[in-house]
Amino acid sequence: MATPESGATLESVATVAGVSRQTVSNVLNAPERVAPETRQRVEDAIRELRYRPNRSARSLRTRISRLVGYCVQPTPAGNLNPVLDRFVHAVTESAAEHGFHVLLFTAPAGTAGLDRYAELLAQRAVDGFVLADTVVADPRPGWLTEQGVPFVAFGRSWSGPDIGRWVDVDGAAGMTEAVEHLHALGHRRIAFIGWPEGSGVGDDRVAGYTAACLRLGLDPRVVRAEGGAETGRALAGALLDGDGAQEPPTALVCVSDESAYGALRALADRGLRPGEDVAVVGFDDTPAARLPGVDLTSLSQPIEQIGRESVLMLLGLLGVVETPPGPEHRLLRPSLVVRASSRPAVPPTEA
Amino acid sequence: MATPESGATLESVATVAGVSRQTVSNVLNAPERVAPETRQRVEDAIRELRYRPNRSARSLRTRISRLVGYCVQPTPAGNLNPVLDRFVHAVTESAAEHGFHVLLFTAPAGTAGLDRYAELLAQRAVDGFVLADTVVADPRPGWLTEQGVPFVAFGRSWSGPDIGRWVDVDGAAGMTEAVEHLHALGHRRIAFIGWPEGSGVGDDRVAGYTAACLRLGLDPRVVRAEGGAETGRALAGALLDGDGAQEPPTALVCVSDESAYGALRALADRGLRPGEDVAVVGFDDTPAARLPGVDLTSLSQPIEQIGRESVLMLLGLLGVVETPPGPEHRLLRPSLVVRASSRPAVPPTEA
DNA sequence: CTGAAAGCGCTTACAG
DNA sequence: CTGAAAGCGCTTACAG
Repeated sequence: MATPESGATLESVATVAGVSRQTVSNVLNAPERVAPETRQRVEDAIRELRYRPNRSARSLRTRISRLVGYCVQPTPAGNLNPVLDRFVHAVTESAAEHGFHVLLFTAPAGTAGLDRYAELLAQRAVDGFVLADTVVADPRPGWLTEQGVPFVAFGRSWSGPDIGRWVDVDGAAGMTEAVEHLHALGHRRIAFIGWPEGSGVGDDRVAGYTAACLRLGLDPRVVRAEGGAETGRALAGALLDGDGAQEPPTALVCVSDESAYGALRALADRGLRPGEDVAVVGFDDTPAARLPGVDLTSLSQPIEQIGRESVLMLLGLLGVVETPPGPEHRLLRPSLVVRASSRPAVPPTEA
Repeated sequence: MATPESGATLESVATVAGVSRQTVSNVLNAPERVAPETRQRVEDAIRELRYRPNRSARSLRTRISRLVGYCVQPTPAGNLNPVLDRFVHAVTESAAEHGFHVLLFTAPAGTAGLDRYAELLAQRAVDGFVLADTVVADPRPGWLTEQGVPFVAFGRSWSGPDIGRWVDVDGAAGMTEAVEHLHALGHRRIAFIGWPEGSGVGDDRVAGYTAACLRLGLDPRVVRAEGGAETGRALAGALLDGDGAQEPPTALVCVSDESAYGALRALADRGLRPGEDVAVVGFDDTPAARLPGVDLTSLSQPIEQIGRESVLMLLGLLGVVETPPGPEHRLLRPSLVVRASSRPAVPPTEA
C-alpha cells in the first residue's frame, strides 16, 4: 500500500498501467482524448498507487498555483465580532471545491503592506487575492488593478472610483429593516446611535435608517461618536435622559452590537427594561447577543454567502469557472434576528 | 521597471549580472561560496529586476513546499471564544519569519478528515501541519506520526499515549490562580461550575481548582453539566439558593466564560451584585468579558505565544530552525485578568 | 488514440 | 570561485 509519502509519479502510474506518461496526464486533464479501456486501466493504476499530481510540478508547468492569497490582520484585542473566522472558513471550503487552497500571509496596513502582495506575485505563489478588512481609501484595489492581478474584495470601495469586484453587506437595507420592525411594534421615536461621519460602513447604515424614518413619517434623530461600548452607553444615556426639547426615544438603533451593548447598559443604569421600556437593535449579531440577560436583537451578516460569492467571482476572473453574466458587485442583505431586546412591543406612546 | 508579473528568472538575473544561473542561485542559497564583488553584482541585478525565486520551481527541486497546513473548522454559531483568529494570525506571522506560509484547508472531523491530510501530503502541497481544535481521542496525532509527517498540535493528547509535539494552556494552573485570588480577597466558600467528566480540558481545570482548595484548607465543591450559558445559570442558581445542608458559596469559579455569563445572569436574577455579593471568575477572557456591565474576571490564554511556539517546534522538526534542546511539549500559563466581577473583596463570611 | 520531445524555473553535486 | 549538466514532476503542442 502506498503511503502518502511513497511518492507515486506520473511515471510510476504509466508503468503500472502500461502506457506513457502523457496518456496518464491526458486521463487527468483531458479524459475525452483517451479511449475508455485505456482510461480505465490508468484510473485503476492511479487508485492503486494513490497517485496525486505533484502541485509544484503542475504549477511550474501551467503557471497556475491554484492558491488564493488572503491577508490575516491581527484581531484587535476585545474585538466582539469574530466575522473573519467564518469568512475564511467559507472561502477555504468554496475554493476547495475547485481544487484551490488558501494561502495565508500577513502584511502591514496601508501602502506599506503592498510589498507583501508584490512578493507573493513575484514568487508566483498565488493566482489572485481575496481582500478583507477593506478600509476607506484602501490602496489595494487600485494597486492590484494596475498590476492586472485578479482579486475580489469583501467590502466595497467607499471612496474614489469603484475599482474591481466586490461583495458586501447592504447595511442600509439592514437598518431599514430594523426601523420597519420597530415601527411595526408601535415605536414612533426611534433614535440612531452611530459613528462619526466618514466611515463608509457607518454612513451607509445611518443612510438606511434615515431613509426608512422619512418614508415612515418619523423624525430621524442621529447621535454620533467614535465606536465603543462606553461611547454607546454615554450616547444612549443622554438620549434617554432627554434634553428638555425632545422626548426620549422609545427605541434605539445602533450602528454596531458594540454600541448596542453600551446602550443596554445605559438602560440598566436607569432601571429600564430592554424590550419592555426601550427597544434596542444592534448590527453584526455578535456571539454575545444571544447570552441570557443580553438577548439583543441584531442584524446578522450572511458571511458564509459572502465568502462563497467572493471565491466564485475570483475563480471567474481566473477563468476557472464560468463567469456568471452578472455585475461586478454583489450586495447581500443582512437578516434581522429578533430577540428580547425588541420584544414585547412597547405600546405606542403617540396615537 | 519590473512589475510583479514581469517574470524575472534566474536566467535573466544571470544575464544582467554577467554570470551563470548557478552563481545567482549560489548567491541566494550559499552566498559564502561567491566572491564579494560577484555577489554584489548579482544582488544589484536582483534588486533591479525585482527578482524573486519562483516558489513552484524551488519546491519541485528541493521537495520542500515551505507551506504549513492548517485545517479551519467551521466556527460553531454563537461561539464566544474567537481564539483561532488570533492563533492563526500568530502562526502565519511566525511562519513568515522563516519564509513559510500557511495553507488553509477544510476537513471533516475525526477519521473521515484524514483523507484531506493524506491528499495534501500526496500532492506534496505542505511540509507539515499545525493542528488545532484537538479533541479527546483525536485520530490525527497518531496517524500523522505513523506516516512520519511533521506536526505540532495546539492541545495535548488527552487520552491514550501522549503522541507527538504539542503546545497547550495550563488550565489547572490557571484555576489554581483563580482560587488563590479569591482566597486572598477573603472568600472561603468557593464553588466550581464545570463540565461533565471526560473532557480533557474540563477535567484539567477542575483538577487545578480542587488542588488549590485542598492546599488552602477549603472544601472543594464541584457541580457539573454540559456547557452553555443557560446551564451555568441553572447550576449557579442552585448553588446560590443553597440546599439547606450547605451555605451558599461566596465565589464561583467557572470552567469557561460561557458558564460564567450564565452565572452572572443567575446573580442578576436574584438581585445579587457580582464582585460585591458574589465573586465570579471565568476562563478564556472572551471579548464580551470587558463589556460595561459585564466586567468579568477571567483567565486569558496566551494564544499568540502558543502560535509562535507551535511554529517554532514545527520548523525545528523540519530542520529549518535549530531545535531548542527542550522537551516535546510546552505548557503555558494563562494570566488572570481581574475585573469588577471579583472586586471589591467580599468580607469573609467566616472568621 | 497514443507516445517522443521540449521545457516550466529552480538547485545540487561535480568539473574546471 | 565559477559554470556546464542533470533532473525535480508535470503539461502541452506535435508527430505518428
